[in-house]
Amino acid sequence: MTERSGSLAALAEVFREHGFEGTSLTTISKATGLGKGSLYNFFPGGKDEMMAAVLDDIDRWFEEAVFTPLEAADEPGPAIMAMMQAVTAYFQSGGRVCLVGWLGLGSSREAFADRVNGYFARWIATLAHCLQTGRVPAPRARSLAQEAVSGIQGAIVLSRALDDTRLFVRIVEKLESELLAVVARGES
Amino acid sequence: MTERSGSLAALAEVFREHGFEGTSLTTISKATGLGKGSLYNFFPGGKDEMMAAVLDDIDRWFEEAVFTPLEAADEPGPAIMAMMQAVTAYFQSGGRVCLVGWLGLGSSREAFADRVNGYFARWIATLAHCLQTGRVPAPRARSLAQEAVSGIQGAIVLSRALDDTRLFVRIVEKLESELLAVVARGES
DNA sequence: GCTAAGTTGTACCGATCAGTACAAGTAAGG
DNA sequence: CCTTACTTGTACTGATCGGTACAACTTAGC
Repeated sequence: MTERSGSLAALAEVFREHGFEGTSLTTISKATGLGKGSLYNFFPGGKDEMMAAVLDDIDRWFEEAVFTPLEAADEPGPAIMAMMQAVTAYFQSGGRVCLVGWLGLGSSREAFADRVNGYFARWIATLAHCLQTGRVPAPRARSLAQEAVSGIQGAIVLSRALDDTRLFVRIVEKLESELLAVVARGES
Repeated sequence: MTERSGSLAALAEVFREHGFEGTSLTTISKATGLGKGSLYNFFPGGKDEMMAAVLDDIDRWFEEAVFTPLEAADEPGPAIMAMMQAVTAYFQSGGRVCLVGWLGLGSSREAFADRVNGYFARWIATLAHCLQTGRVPAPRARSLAQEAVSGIQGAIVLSRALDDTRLFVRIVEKLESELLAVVARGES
């Protein structure tokens, strides 16, 4: 079980680099250092189960580092700043792809639709909740949260395409300052 | 030649659905109705050349429907509105993926890096140019253009993930109104 | 109607795909 | 030491991969 979870990081990285369809078992084997035997021993369900395990791991990380802090925060400003910092580090300033967002683009989407949907829905919900603690009305908070999450995804796509991590940082800072302005103003 | 260009639409659609790595010649053959013989007759370079032809087609469309109007506009407001309308129709309110943005995520990126980079660079440049005609200073125009293009890409990712085309429309409208507000204000 | 050029289907290539089978290896418990 | 359970590498399967070869076919010019 420890070997399985130990390989999750490498597994995630290789999926992020090649996508689901583009990742072969040979690639996975090389990346994790595990032979096919071990791979199918730990993940009897094959590639699908490997991706599912990776998604579990991602969920766990975001739950702990992003979602829970957003929900638990009693003041929105610092929580928003912490979220943006965590996200920037996680996505390596746009150098690292959002696997969940990517999955949503492809035809493998159907297989993981619930996971993909849940990830973004929870992100938006917790961020909106955080904004509401700053006296932002619920509908507005929800819209702002959607725009922020959408904006982060766009920053990943664009900064990857232009190979410019500074662009990611700048856009995310802009998104942050917009949110901070709203909560600082007390209400909208 | 007419058969080749006639198959480009189907080719583009199947690439959009499965990505580059996820699209097999069998899939392409079915989607276009052409056998392998015809496929390699029209595209001797194989899958790479097919994707290149699709990207050419996309470039052509955007050049005509988006970039040139942005550059030729003497008034930014209507040009921005026209761009957003064209883009919303093209991406089918987020139901359709941006193939170029997708390519930038994957490892097949390297093969098409210049195309991907050029596409977004030109989009940003023409939009920034358009904003400058509305007396927006060059650096600000560039930043706003980057944010708008990034925002559109994010809207595609998020609306696909949540399977909600209204979300795409709403976010794009928001982006539009922000740009319009800037140019209406005369200056920043 | 003959030729030449372009088009198409089909059979095939070696490589690689995801996945299976299983024997050999390892380690822990008693 | 022996068993039992887990782990691992290797060899293999049939299917499919991208790509090639080529013969059959259509079409157009003359």
